Amino acid sequence: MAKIIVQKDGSKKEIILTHAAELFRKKGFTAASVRELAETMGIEAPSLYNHIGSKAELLQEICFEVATDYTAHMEEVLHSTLSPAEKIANIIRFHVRKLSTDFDKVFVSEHEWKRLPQNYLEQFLAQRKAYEKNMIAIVQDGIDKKIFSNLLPSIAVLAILSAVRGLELRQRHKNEFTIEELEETMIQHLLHGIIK
Amino acid sequence: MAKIIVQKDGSKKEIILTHAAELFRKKGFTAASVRELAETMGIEAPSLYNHIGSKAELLQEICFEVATDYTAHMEEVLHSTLSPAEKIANIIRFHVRKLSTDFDKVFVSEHEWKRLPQNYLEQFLAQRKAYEKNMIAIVQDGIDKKIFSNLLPSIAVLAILSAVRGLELRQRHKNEFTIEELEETMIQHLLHGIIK
DNA sequence: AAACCTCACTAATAATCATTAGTTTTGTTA
DNA sequence: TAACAAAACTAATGATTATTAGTGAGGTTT
Repeated sequence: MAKIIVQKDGSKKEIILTHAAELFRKKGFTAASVRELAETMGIEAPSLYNHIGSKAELLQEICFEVATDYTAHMEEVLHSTLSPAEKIANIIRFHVRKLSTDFDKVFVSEHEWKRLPQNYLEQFLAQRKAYEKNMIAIVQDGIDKKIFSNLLPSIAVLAILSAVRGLELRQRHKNEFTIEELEETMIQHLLHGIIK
Repeated sequence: MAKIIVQKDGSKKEIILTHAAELFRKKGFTAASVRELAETMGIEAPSLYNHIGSKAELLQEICFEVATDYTAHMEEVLHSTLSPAEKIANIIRFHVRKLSTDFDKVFVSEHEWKRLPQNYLEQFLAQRKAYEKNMIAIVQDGIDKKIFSNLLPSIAVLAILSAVRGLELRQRHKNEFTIEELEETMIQHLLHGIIK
């Protein structure tokens, strides 16, 4: 009778979430089965229900943990005295760093939020929309201050967010460059472009 | 006894693929059922098998149709005499335009390729890798010719591709700006950056 | 009119799914 | 050591899945 091994740095639930995030990333939420998830921890599927409410609950917790982190960082940025350019750079850096430290969770939050149950889905989307609105305001501020080019702010934000959200950190990339290089190149590219 | 209505401009298979792409986009490949797909065309699930080989086959056809289009366009660009900057602009424009004209298929190809069966998945990834390699060569050429900044080419390509691939064309965006504005702003942003 | 093909149907199969109920084992505390 | 709580187990349920087999209707060709 195997038991879930609890590390000293994480609760049982946290361990389950970590395994769930990895499995959901690899197979997708719908295709990933509870049995399979239990197997990764050496227990039977029904045993998992001593620790979780449902499969959907795991997805909720992953998505909202990530969303909350981003929202909290946005608050920090908004209350800072940084210039618009430094704010955007800060946001880009946070996204890249978060993706590299919590790859599975960020990936799942990014790709599987559509599978959230109705009410949670609405809440998630509202949070995302608020985030984008804040970013658009930063860009607009930069344009007003003549620091930024006169791009359409909503599209500029769309470009930045889709660039950092869609980043694929595949294995072959990990040996190709460091996280710092990735961060700085992304910032450089999105702020100053590729043309000299 | 309902029948699939064939438009003059598309074969029966093409109609099924169109419906499949829409359903796969909305529900995800795994969560979308054959029964549901058949329902969108007013027939029973088993009747579909008079026209298709399997559910997986539909995904293959969608993914490879899109991939082939991108590859074909890349060939065109490579054999052109355009400058590196024009080549990149051309590629960005093609991605944005393709996404807007074949939204469902592009989206599915982008989000559900992981659900391809093993051998097709390998082929798909190989095609993608070749595509990226070609793009990296264009960027490297631009750097060599002192047209582009000295960014890490693989990351620059990663940034551009994740920006254009991850574009979310939500309903609210469609009324916010035109495709032309999206195209030109994306090109402007990725080529020249957001800072003046 | 006879033969034929296309394409729909119903019925059935075998697998897999998330989840619940009820029971037993394990480790800790009194 | 006796009691208790946590967490594992087995067994079962009912729903849903993709797919196959076999059948019959409708339209077209010979």
